[in-house]
Amino acid sequence: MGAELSTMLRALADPSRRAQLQRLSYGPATSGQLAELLTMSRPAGSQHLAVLIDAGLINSMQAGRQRRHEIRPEYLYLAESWLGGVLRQWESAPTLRLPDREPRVSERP
Amino acid sequence: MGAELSTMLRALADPSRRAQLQRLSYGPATSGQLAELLTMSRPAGSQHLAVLIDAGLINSMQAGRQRRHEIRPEYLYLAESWLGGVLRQWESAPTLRLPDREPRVSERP
DNA sequence: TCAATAGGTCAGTGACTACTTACGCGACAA
DNA sequence: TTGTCGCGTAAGTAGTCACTGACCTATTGA
Repeated sequence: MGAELSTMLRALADPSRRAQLQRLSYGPATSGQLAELLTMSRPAGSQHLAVLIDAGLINSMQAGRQRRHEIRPEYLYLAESWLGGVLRQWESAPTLRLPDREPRVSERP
Repeated sequence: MGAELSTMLRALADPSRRAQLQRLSYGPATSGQLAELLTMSRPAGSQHLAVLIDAGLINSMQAGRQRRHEIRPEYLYLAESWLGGVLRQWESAPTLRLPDREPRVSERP
Protein backbone atom coordinates (compact mmCIF):
# COMPACT_ATOMS: atom_id res chain seq x y z
CA MET A 1 0.00 0.00 0.00
CA GLY A 2 2.79 2.41 0.84
CA ALA A 3 4.99 1.15 -1.93
CA GLU A 4 2.70 2.12 -4.79
CA LEU A 5 2.15 5.50 -3.24
CA SER A 6 5.92 6.01 -2.98
CA THR A 7 6.60 4.93 -6.56
CA MET A 8 3.78 7.09 -7.74
CA LEU A 9 4.73 10.21 -5.86
CA ARG A 10 8.32 9.86 -7.03
CA ALA A 11 7.02 9.64 -10.58
CA LEU A 12 5.03 12.82 -10.00
CA ALA A 13 8.03 14.59 -8.49
CA ASP A 14 9.51 15.30 -11.91
CA PRO A 15 8.28 18.34 -13.86
CA SER A 16 8.72 16.60 -17.22
CA ARG A 17 6.52 13.75 -16.13
CA ARG A 18 3.98 16.11 -14.63
CA ALA A 19 3.87 17.91 -17.96
CA GLN A 20 3.23 14.64 -19.77
CA LEU A 21 0.51 13.69 -17.34
CA GLN A 22 -1.11 17.08 -17.57
CA ARG A 23 -1.10 16.78 -21.34
CA LEU A 24 -2.78 13.40 -21.01
CA SER A 25 -5.50 14.83 -18.81
CA TYR A 26 -6.85 16.36 -22.03
CA GLY A 27 -6.90 13.03 -23.82
CA PRO A 28 -4.68 10.22 -25.15
CA ALA A 29 -1.44 10.98 -26.97
CA THR A 30 1.39 9.13 -28.68
CA SER A 31 4.93 8.70 -27.36
CA GLY A 32 6.15 11.15 -29.94
CA GLN A 33 3.70 13.85 -28.94
CA LEU A 34 4.60 13.37 -25.31
CA ALA A 35 8.32 13.50 -26.07
CA GLU A 36 7.97 16.68 -28.15
CA LEU A 37 6.54 18.35 -25.07
CA LEU A 38 9.94 18.19 -23.39
CA THR A 39 13.16 20.04 -24.10
CA MET A 40 15.31 16.92 -24.08
CA SER A 41 16.16 14.00 -26.32
CA ARG A 42 13.44 11.61 -27.44
CA PRO A 43 14.87 8.63 -25.52
CA ALA A 44 14.64 10.71 -22.37
CA GLY A 45 10.98 11.38 -23.04
CA SER A 46 10.46 7.69 -23.61
CA GLN A 47 12.15 6.88 -20.32
CA HIS A 48 9.93 9.31 -18.48
CA LEU A 49 6.94 7.59 -20.01
CA ALA A 50 8.27 4.25 -18.84
CA VAL A 51 8.45 5.61 -15.30
CA LEU A 52 4.83 6.75 -15.50
CA ILE A 53 3.74 3.37 -16.85
CA ASP A 54 5.73 1.61 -14.17
CA ALA A 55 4.05 3.69 -11.50
CA GLY A 56 0.65 2.70 -12.87
CA LEU A 57 -0.21 6.27 -13.76
CA ILE A 58 -0.76 5.70 -17.44
CA ASN A 59 -2.01 2.97 -19.67
CA SER A 60 -0.40 2.32 -23.03
CA MET A 61 -1.20 0.43 -26.18
CA GLN A 62 0.42 -0.25 -29.49
CA ALA A 63 -1.45 1.19 -32.46
CA GLY A 64 0.33 0.42 -35.68
CA ARG A 65 3.80 1.84 -35.35
CA GLN A 66 2.66 4.33 -32.80
CA ARG A 67 2.03 3.86 -29.11
CA ARG A 68 -0.93 5.59 -27.52
CA HIS A 69 -1.03 6.54 -23.86
CA GLU A 70 -3.81 7.64 -21.58
CA ILE A 71 -4.25 8.48 -17.92
CA ARG A 72 -5.09 5.71 -15.52
CA PRO A 73 -6.51 7.64 -12.60
CA GLU A 74 -6.63 5.07 -9.79
CA TYR A 75 -3.36 6.00 -8.13
CA LEU A 76 -3.97 9.68 -8.66
CA TYR A 77 -7.14 9.27 -6.66
CA LEU A 78 -5.16 7.33 -4.08
CA ALA A 79 -2.68 10.18 -3.71
CA GLU A 80 -5.45 12.75 -3.60
CA SER A 81 -7.09 10.83 -0.83
CA TRP A 82 -3.87 10.36 1.16
CA LEU A 83 -3.20 14.08 0.97
CA GLY A 84 -6.79 14.84 1.82
CA GLY A 85 -6.61 12.53 4.81
CA VAL A 86 -3.57 14.27 6.25
CA LEU A 87 -5.01 17.72 5.61
CA ARG A 88 -8.45 16.91 6.98
CA GLN A 89 -6.88 15.42 10.11
CA TRP A 90 -4.68 18.46 10.51
CA GLU A 91 -7.65 20.80 10.06
CA SER A 92 -9.64 18.92 12.66
CA ALA A 93 -6.84 18.97 15.23
CA PRO A 94 -6.58 22.58 16.30
CA THR A 95 -3.45 22.81 18.45
CA LEU A 96 -1.35 25.81 19.24
CA ARG A 97 0.75 26.74 16.25
CA LEU A 98 4.38 27.71 16.27
CA PRO A 99 5.24 31.15 14.87
CA ASP A 100 5.67 31.01 11.13
CA ARG A 101 9.08 30.42 9.60
CA GLU A 102 10.60 30.28 6.17
CA PRO A 103 11.55 26.88 4.73
CA ARG A 104 15.02 25.78 5.73
CA VAL A 105 16.52 26.30 2.28
CA SER A 106 16.29 30.06 2.56
CA GLU A 107 18.10 30.02 5.88
CA ARG A 108 21.44 29.17 4.28
CA PRO A 109 22.10 31.76 1.58
CA MET B 1 6.24 27.26 -9.33
CA GLY B 2 7.07 23.77 -10.56
CA ALA B 3 10.21 23.61 -8.47
CA GLU B 4 8.49 23.71 -5.09
CA LEU B 5 5.98 21.17 -6.23
CA SER B 6 8.81 18.87 -7.34
CA THR B 7 10.78 19.23 -4.11
CA MET B 8 7.63 18.67 -2.15
CA LEU B 9 6.44 15.62 -3.99
CA ARG B 10 9.89 14.11 -3.76
CA ALA B 11 9.78 14.70 -0.02
CA LEU B 12 6.40 12.96 0.12
CA ALA B 13 7.65 10.04 -1.95
CA ASP B 14 9.36 8.47 1.04
CA PRO B 15 7.31 6.31 3.42
CA SER B 16 9.35 7.37 6.47
CA ARG B 17 8.66 11.00 5.77
CA ARG B 18 4.99 10.32 5.09
CA ALA B 19 4.83 8.58 8.46
CA GLN B 20 6.34 11.61 10.14
CA LEU B 21 3.96 13.93 8.38
CA GLN B 22 0.99 11.78 9.22
CA ARG B 23 2.04 11.80 12.84
CA LEU B 24 2.24 15.58 12.71
CA SER B 25 -1.27 15.84 11.33
CA TYR B 26 -2.38 14.96 14.89
CA GLY B 27 -0.34 17.79 16.40
CA PRO B 28 3.22 19.02 16.97
CA ALA B 29 5.99 16.62 17.99
CA THR B 30 9.68 16.71 18.84
CA SER B 31 12.53 15.42 16.67
CA GLY B 32 12.97 12.53 19.05
CA GLN B 33 9.35 11.47 18.85
CA LEU B 34 9.44 11.67 15.08
CA ALA B 35 12.66 9.65 14.93
CA GLU B 36 11.30 6.92 17.22
CA LEU B 37 8.56 6.39 14.71
CA LEU B 38 11.07 4.97 12.24
CA THR B 39 13.02 1.74 12.27
CA MET B 40 16.35 3.41 11.56
CA SER B 41 19.00 5.40 13.40
CA ARG B 42 18.11 8.72 15.01
CA PRO B 43 20.31 10.79 12.66
CA ALA B 44 18.45 9.25 9.73
CA GLY B 45 15.18 10.40 11.26
CA SER B 46 16.68 13.83 11.70
CA GLN B 47 17.76 13.90 8.08
CA HIS B 48 14.27 13.01 6.94
CA LEU B 49 12.97 15.88 9.03
CA ALA B 50 15.46 18.18 7.36
CA VAL B 51 14.09 17.15 3.98
CA LEU B 52 10.55 17.95 5.09
CA ILE B 53 11.65 21.32 6.45
CA ASP B 54 13.54 22.01 3.24
CA ALA B 55 10.45 21.24 1.22
CA GLY B 56 8.45 23.70 3.30
CA LEU B 57 6.16 20.98 4.58
CA ILE B 58 6.88 21.49 8.25
CA ASN B 59 7.73 24.34 10.53
CA SER B 60 10.21 23.86 13.36
CA MET B 61 11.26 25.70 16.48
CA GLN B 62 13.75 25.26 19.24
CA ALA B 63 12.18 24.74 22.68
CA GLY B 64 14.84 24.32 25.31
CA ARG B 65 16.94 21.40 24.23
CA GLN B 66 14.15 19.96 22.16
CA ARG B 67 12.96 20.94 18.74
CA ARG B 68 9.24 21.00 18.04
CA HIS B 69 7.78 20.47 14.58
CA GLU B 70 4.38 21.03 13.12
CA ILE B 71 2.71 20.78 9.75
CA ARG B 72 2.79 23.74 7.45
CA PRO B 73 -0.04 22.97 5.08
CA GLU B 74 0.44 25.46 2.25
CA TYR B 75 2.31 23.14 -0.09
CA LEU B 76 0.12 20.21 0.80
CA TYR B 77 -2.82 22.28 -0.40
CA LEU B 78 -0.84 23.12 -3.51
CA ALA B 79 -0.26 19.44 -4.26
CA GLU B 80 -3.87 18.60 -3.53
CA SER B 81 -4.95 21.25 -5.95
CA TRP B 82 -2.53 20.19 -8.69
CA LEU B 83 -3.76 16.62 -8.43
CA GLY B 84 -7.34 17.81 -8.31
CA GLY B 85 -6.75 19.91 -11.41
CA VAL B 86 -5.43 16.98 -13.42
CA LEU B 87 -8.18 14.66 -12.24
CA ARG B 88 -10.97 17.16 -12.79
CA GLN B 89 -9.70 17.88 -16.29
CA TRP B 90 -9.46 14.17 -17.02
CA GLU B 91 -12.98 13.59 -15.72
CA SER B 92 -14.33 16.38 -17.87
CA ALA B 93 -12.64 15.13 -21.06
CA PRO B 94 -14.47 11.95 -21.95
CA THR B 95 -12.50 10.41 -24.77
CA LEU B 96 -12.39 6.84 -25.88
CA ARG B 97 -10.40 4.81 -23.39
CA LEU B 98 -7.86 2.14 -24.25
CA PRO B 99 -8.55 -1.33 -22.86
CA ASP B 100 -7.19 -1.68 -19.34
CA ARG B 101 -3.69 -2.99 -18.82
CA GLU B 102 -1.50 -3.84 -15.86
CA PRO B 103 1.33 -1.46 -14.89
CA ARG B 104 4.52 -2.13 -16.74
CA VAL B 105 6.29 -3.59 -13.73
CA SER B 106 4.13 -6.68 -13.82
CA GLU B 107 4.87 -7.23 -17.47
CA ARG B 108 8.45 -8.32 -16.76
CA PRO B 109 8.33 -11.08 -14.21
C1' DT C 1 11.87 -4.62 -51.77
C1' DC C 2 13.55 -0.49 -49.88
C1' DA C 3 13.62 3.80 -47.27
C1' DA C 4 11.42 6.47 -43.86
C1' DT C 5 8.96 6.72 -39.62
C1' DA C 6 7.85 5.73 -34.68
C1' DG C 7 9.73 4.34 -30.88
C1' DG C 8 12.04 1.29 -27.67
C1' DT C 9 16.81 -0.49 -25.57
C1' DC C 10 21.76 -0.25 -24.17
C1' DA C 11 25.89 1.49 -22.00
C1' DG C 12 27.98 5.07 -19.82
C1' DT C 13 28.27 9.25 -16.85
C1' DG C 14 27.62 12.66 -13.30
C1' DA C 15 24.65 13.96 -9.74
C1' DC C 16 21.88 12.91 -6.00
C1' DT C 17 19.67 9.60 -2.05
C1' DA C 18 19.34 7.17 2.00
C1' DC C 19 21.52 5.31 5.08
C1' DT C 20 25.56 4.41 8.66
C1' DT C 21 28.96 5.63 12.64
C1' DA C 22 31.43 9.15 14.93
C1' DC C 23 31.43 13.49 16.83
C1' DG C 24 30.12 18.26 18.60
C1' DC C 25 27.30 21.46 21.10
C1' DG C 26 23.94 23.78 23.90
C1' DA C 27 20.43 22.92 27.78
C1' DC C 28 19.60 21.28 32.05
C1' DA C 29 19.92 18.72 36.57
C1' DA C 30 22.96 16.99 40.37
C1' DT D 1 31.27 22.00 37.24
C1' DT D 2 30.26 17.85 35.45
C1' DG D 3 27.51 14.38 33.41
C1' DT D 4 23.68 13.36 30.50
C1' DC D 5 20.12 14.39 27.32
C1' DG D 6 18.28 15.97 22.78
C1' DC D 7 19.65 16.93 18.62
C1' DG D 8 22.20 18.30 14.62
C1' DT D 9 26.37 17.83 11.44
C1' DA D 10 30.23 15.39 9.05
C1' DA D 11 32.13 11.92 6.30
C1' DG D 12 31.78 7.85 3.86
C1' DT D 13 29.31 4.33 1.01
C1' DA D 14 26.18 1.72 -1.88
C1' DG D 15 22.57 2.35 -4.71
C1' DT D 16 19.48 4.98 -7.80
C1' DC D 17 18.27 8.84 -11.22
C1' DA D 18 18.19 11.57 -15.35
C1' DC D 19 20.21 12.28 -18.97
C1' DT D 20 23.15 11.40 -23.55
C1' DG D 21 24.38 9.21 -28.20
C1' DA D 22 24.39 4.95 -30.66
C1' DC D 23 21.83 1.21 -32.00
C1' DC D 24 18.00 -2.07 -33.05
C1' DT D 25 13.05 -3.45 -34.38
C1' DA D 26 8.50 -3.02 -36.48
C1' DT D 27 5.27 -0.81 -39.45
C1' DT D 28 4.09 1.52 -43.46
C1' DG D 29 4.08 3.76 -47.99
C1' DA D 30 6.49 4.19 -52.53
